[in-house]
Amino acid sequence: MNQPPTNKDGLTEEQFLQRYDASQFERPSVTVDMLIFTVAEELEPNYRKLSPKSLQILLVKRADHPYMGHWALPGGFVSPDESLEEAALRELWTETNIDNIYLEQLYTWGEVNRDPRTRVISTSYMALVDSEALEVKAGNDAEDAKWFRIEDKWLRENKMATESGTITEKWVELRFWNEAEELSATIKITRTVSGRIVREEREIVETNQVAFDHAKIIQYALERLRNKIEYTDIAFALMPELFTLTELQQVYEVILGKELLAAAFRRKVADKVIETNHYRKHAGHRPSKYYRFNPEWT
Amino acid sequence: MNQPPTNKDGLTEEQFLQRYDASQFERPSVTVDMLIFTVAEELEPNYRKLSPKSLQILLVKRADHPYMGHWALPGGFVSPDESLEEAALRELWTETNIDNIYLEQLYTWGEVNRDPRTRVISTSYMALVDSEALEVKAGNDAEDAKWFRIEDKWLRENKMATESGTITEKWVELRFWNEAEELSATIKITRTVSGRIVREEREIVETNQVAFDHAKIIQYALERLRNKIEYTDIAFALMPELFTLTELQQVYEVILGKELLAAAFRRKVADKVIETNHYRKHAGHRPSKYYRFNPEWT
DNA sequence: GTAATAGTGTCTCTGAGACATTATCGT
DNA sequence: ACGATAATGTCTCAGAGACACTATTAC
Repeated sequence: MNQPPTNKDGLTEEQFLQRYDASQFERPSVTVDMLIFTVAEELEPNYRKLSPKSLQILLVKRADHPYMGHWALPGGFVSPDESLEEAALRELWTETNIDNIYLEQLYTWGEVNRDPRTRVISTSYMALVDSEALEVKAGNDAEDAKWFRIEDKWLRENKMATESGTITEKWVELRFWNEAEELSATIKITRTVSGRIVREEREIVETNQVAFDHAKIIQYALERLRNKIEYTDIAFALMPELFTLTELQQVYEVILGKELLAAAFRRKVADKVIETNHYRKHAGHRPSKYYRFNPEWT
Repeated sequence: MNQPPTNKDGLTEEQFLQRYDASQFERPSVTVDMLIFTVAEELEPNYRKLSPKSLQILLVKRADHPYMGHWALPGGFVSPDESLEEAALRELWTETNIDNIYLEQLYTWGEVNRDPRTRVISTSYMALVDSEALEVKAGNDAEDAKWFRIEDKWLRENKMATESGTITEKWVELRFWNEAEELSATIKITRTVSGRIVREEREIVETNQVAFDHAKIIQYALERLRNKIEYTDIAFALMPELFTLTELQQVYEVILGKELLAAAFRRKVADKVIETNHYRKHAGHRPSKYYRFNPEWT
């Protein structure tokens, strides 16, 4: 006869699981925070000029304590019957009425006193929304959700020697604004090189109408977005189905925060896109060809 | 007089926090899992030849249900008064008696049924340990922790068309072994390209003596390690204080799973290292210069 | 014609891959 | 002398930056 194996208490796996008491350990709350980015066109009165673009992020105004009246990342508690990613998709849907979008897990924030209510561990997800789908939103006026233009600014840097390496502190200012509001925050990024080990840490120095530690999360996301746009194809998640190469280049430029040379840029993306026969016309200058993403691109 | 703002229930922030009942929502358990890697030398009887190296990972044998007798990643519950990173450092210390090491958050795994006991959300951290510090370990024989050589093998790939893109499935086999044990697992990685959106998913097809979904986590870590070694300096975290360029190259080779050309490799790392005046001698061939990491390298 | 953007051609510089060549030990 | 690894030199090729140049439209 084949007996199932038992543990030190003489229990089989089935018995063990039946008696398992999950409430014996104190447990934290778990939430997801959504970083929903898009690139939108600004108004340009001169019909012959191109409209400049801006990077935008969706924030919601907090209706209750804590940080009442401040702006926060959309998000909420993870319920027991959904995975983290399902919770993120649910939040995305209720905030923007958009699904089937680029979604990527960013980081999990686990400091003890992030939230004054109770211990909250929060996993942040970055979503990229294309500028045309953006119009779709507007259904959820129950909550006060608004798009903010976002920009960061290098403030200053400070490098010190230690016994075994160096410490570099960098201050970065974030600004968020739209027609009605203007928020800001200052983040200090500390990079410690000690022997062969490099460690990086972020700290909020000052935060102006931005709730919790969310400014820190946004700064981190911005950095990740900048890195990833260089070596992956996430930029296309911000584009509509058809786009011109100049529009694509504008998206790169607004994320990287610097101008690119058209010739080199076109060479770089050449085999990631497919030419179409359509042109953007009536613009007062040479019409530009529309392209689409090339999914075959390895 | 300046009254503090109150919410819709007429409560100030202080009153709100006093009455906040954290137990109103059902909460998951949160754990950290540690992926502790090192690169160790294999035995080479011929004194004139270089010893080959192998990538190794630390696993612990489970003493209780579930997965009793299987091997798992070291880790444990996050207690209410410690941050995620503190929990990771604590686990690292109790498993290896090593601190001040490269530590990086990898990913948070949030599937609903990862653990048969209860809902468990787990944040995995990758730690890189240098091969000399490795000797330090051996204190913690309470638990059965062992180093395993690790290798992965590409098995097969399957690409299909869908209405809006493609699905690529890739099967990878992981093998873990040491003098006493041999474990294995097969992971299926599904890459879905749909429009401009690319998504990637991992699934365990088969797992042989590897507990929970840990084979999937390890496969993910291996991929991340391979990527990061190309564009960051994490390789140095695996090196002792002084090393030869050939040793450094061996570490790259064993992680990338391919041979590199010495000339190009030396050029690439040239400004990340500092020459010393010491040589490795008595090796039956031209002595090699020792180098150290250059922390000034930007 | 003019203002504006679209798109191409080409030079240079840099860095990686390939491979050959020289250097230096211990026995 | 031999076997082994250490270290450098150099050719080629691919890709990025720089910049000049041509093309095409709406008014």
